Amino acid sequence: MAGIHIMSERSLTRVNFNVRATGVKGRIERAAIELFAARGVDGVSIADIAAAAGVAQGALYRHYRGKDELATQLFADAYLRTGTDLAAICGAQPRFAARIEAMVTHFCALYDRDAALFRFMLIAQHDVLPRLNDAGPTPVAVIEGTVADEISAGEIAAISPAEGAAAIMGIVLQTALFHIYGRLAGPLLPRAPALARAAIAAIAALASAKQRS
Amino acid sequence: MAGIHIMSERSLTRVNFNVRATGVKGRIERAAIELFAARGVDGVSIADIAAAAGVAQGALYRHYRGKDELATQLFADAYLRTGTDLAAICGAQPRFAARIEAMVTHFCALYDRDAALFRFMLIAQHDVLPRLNDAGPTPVAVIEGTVADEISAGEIAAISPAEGAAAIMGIVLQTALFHIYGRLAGPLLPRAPALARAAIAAIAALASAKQRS
Amino acid sequence: MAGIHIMSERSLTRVNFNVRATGVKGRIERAAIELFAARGVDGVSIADIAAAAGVAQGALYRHYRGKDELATQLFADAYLRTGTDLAAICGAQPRFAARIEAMVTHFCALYDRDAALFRFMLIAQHDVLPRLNDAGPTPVAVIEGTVADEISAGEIAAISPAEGAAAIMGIVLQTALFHIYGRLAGPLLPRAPALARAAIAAIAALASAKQRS
Amino acid sequence: MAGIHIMSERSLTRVNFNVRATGVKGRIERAAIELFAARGVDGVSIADIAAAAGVAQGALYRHYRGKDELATQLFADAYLRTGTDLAAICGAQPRFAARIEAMVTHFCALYDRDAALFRFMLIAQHDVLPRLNDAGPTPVAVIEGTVADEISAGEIAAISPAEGAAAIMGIVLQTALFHIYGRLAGPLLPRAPALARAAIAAIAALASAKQRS
DNA sequence: AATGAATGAGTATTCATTCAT
DNA sequence: CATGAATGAATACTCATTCAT
Repeated sequence: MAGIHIMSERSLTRVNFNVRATGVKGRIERAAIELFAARGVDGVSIADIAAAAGVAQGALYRHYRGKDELATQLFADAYLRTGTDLAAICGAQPRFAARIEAMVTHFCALYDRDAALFRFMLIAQHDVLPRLNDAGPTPVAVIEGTVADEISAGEIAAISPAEGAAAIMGIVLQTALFHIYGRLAGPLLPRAPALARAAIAAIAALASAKQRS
Repeated sequence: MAGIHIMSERSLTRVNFNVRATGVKGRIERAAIELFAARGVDGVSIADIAAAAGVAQGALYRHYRGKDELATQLFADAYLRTGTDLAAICGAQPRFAARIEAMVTHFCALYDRDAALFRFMLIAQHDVLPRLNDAGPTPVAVIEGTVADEISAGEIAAISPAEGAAAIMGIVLQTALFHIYGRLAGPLLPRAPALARAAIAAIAALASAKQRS
Repeated sequence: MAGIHIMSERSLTRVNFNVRATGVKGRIERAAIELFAARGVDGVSIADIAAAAGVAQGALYRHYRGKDELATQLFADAYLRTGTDLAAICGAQPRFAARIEAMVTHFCALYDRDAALFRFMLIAQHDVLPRLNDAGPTPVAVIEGTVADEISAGEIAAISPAEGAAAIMGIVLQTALFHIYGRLAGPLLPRAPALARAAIAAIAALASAKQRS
Repeated sequence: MAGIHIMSERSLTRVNFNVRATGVKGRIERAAIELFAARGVDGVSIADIAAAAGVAQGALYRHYRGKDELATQLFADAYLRTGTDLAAICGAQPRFAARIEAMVTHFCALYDRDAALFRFMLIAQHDVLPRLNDAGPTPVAVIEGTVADEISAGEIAAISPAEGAAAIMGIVLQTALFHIYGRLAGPLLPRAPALARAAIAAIAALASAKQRS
């Protein structure tokens, strides 16, 4: 797990979009993420972002072609970075349970580190995902792949990898959502082992159900 | 299960916002739900809705104070109706496993019946939920209550009802989301038993993890 | 003066637009005057008038071609009726001072009787007057004529009748305006003799100034 | 009088809202005043103003929060500036008659200089005055004060300052109104002495009437 | 005569984007 | 590189008017 954590640290830093950014571009990105997370992409104007970043509206266009590209790129960076990280995490773990736990731990750490970014990803996905060119491993693809590997290894019955991935992601993301809405408190990282166990149990139950039918 | 189904049938019909509506208000609501589900509330203009409904823009304002009220009311109706239905379903089932299965079944039937409405609820929740006055039982509250009952009954270890509800809802809603994005095919109703089993297993795993710590 | 009063009574009643109207048309007219006086013609919608009158919007179109005609006709009726009354008053008085006092008294009584109608005339004049076809004696014309008669009679120096009329009307109407804005209290009728004296003195001063130059 | 004139000149220039404005804001203000004066605030659209000013509609919103603020601020600036000027004028004159003449002269000069602005003030007062926060000396207040001073000095009988102010303002403003409507021609400034005499005579008549009663 | 749902043109306002400085 | 005034298209909303009942 230590290895996972170190790796998370490194990549999280890069994904953080300069939480304490000083450059103009960094300040714009940070302001955009905070505002997008709070009010949704459509609920935020360029004027809002510029004001929050303390720059002129025009400065934004030096770095991005427009608001759309800003949101898309911010999302894509964070989303695909997460996918890459998850892929690396999986590669470092030989066994299914450990992989799931490592990935769940990664999500929880990500949330604790930058809840605004996490929330941005959760609420922007519906807008941005359809427009996202497959330019790398998405988190969904990595998790599906992990499930598929386990099935191939014969460890669990042949469920569809997608339904397994849905269960894993659902448990983690809905927990994060409950945290965002104030239904759960405290850091998520301590909850990671329990969430991982729940995810693994859910997968097993799906498989046993499948077998029966 | 038969009882559940009949009840679902009945209430689903009322939640359907007149899939084949003939009146002006019904046509507006149906068009709004379809469009909101497809492009998000902010991505749809009054002109779009009016055109899709085949009415003049002004007609909308006879029935709603504005676009905001339209979206909010549409969401609240569907959301709170779902909460009410889930509460009724729970009341009809004595045991935890049966309750979970009945509720999961209800969600799946809801999705199969009106995927647009379901998707609308999923993507509009971030915008509308914060503004929603507690005017009835929400689905989240009902599911949390069900988990709390089970804990009170001593059947499972004392987890927080919210984390249990998060797992249950996560498994179901993420599965629906995967279906929306084309990662899963076919009706959801046949998947209900497996999803219910997975949810129950996840709860049990959460509880056992809690006990250990 | 008694004659004046009786005459005012009679005509005021007809100008009153049915302060206690029971018919639909009367209720519409009364509501329109009250609202026009309070918020200006442009600040009042057909919906407002219909609601205040307790009738449906469509009912208005049975009696008037539209909002414009309603406002214009209400104004014209009141305005030209006032002109006619003033003309009658002048005809009943042989001398200038008595004529002025009778007319000022008439204005004050009109105001006390129906301040809303008076205010409506004051604020609507800018909108409606330009469109008003000369279909009778206007108050301005009557007062100008009275001044012109006096000049012809050689009682005062040859000022322009218009400047004399402006002074007379200005003193009376601005006093009414001050009452509307709360700067003066109590009925205006008791002020009529003083106002008349002031008007006559002003005319005299204008004439003497003219003579000197 | 020379002093008065110089002062009027100076302040009038500032009240003129850049009759020959070159900046965008100045052009907007000038266009707004001309149009408001001609058709009333409600009769003018933002599109009208922007077209007349030769700028895009959006440009207006950089300088004003909206049409309402534009009208209110334009009115308040001109109205309160007039009040300030009148106060200065009064302070420069020791005697009542001279004060009245100076103020009447100021009004006439104002009208001759910028009839559109004058007309705008006359017709917009009903809309704007109620919303105007007391942020300085209004013309009405200054004139009332002047009358009150005269009464205190024992020069005239104790009339209410408001009724005196009403007579003065009525004579001047109604004369301006008659000019606007084409009933009087030529510049108003030459009429100032006669109007002042009429106003003073009217005040005296009001006072004598009061004494008698 | 009266109703009130529906119309559709008109209006204020917002906001992403451009560009001269 | 950054600024911020200006643009102009898009959008929500209003409201006088019509018309089937």
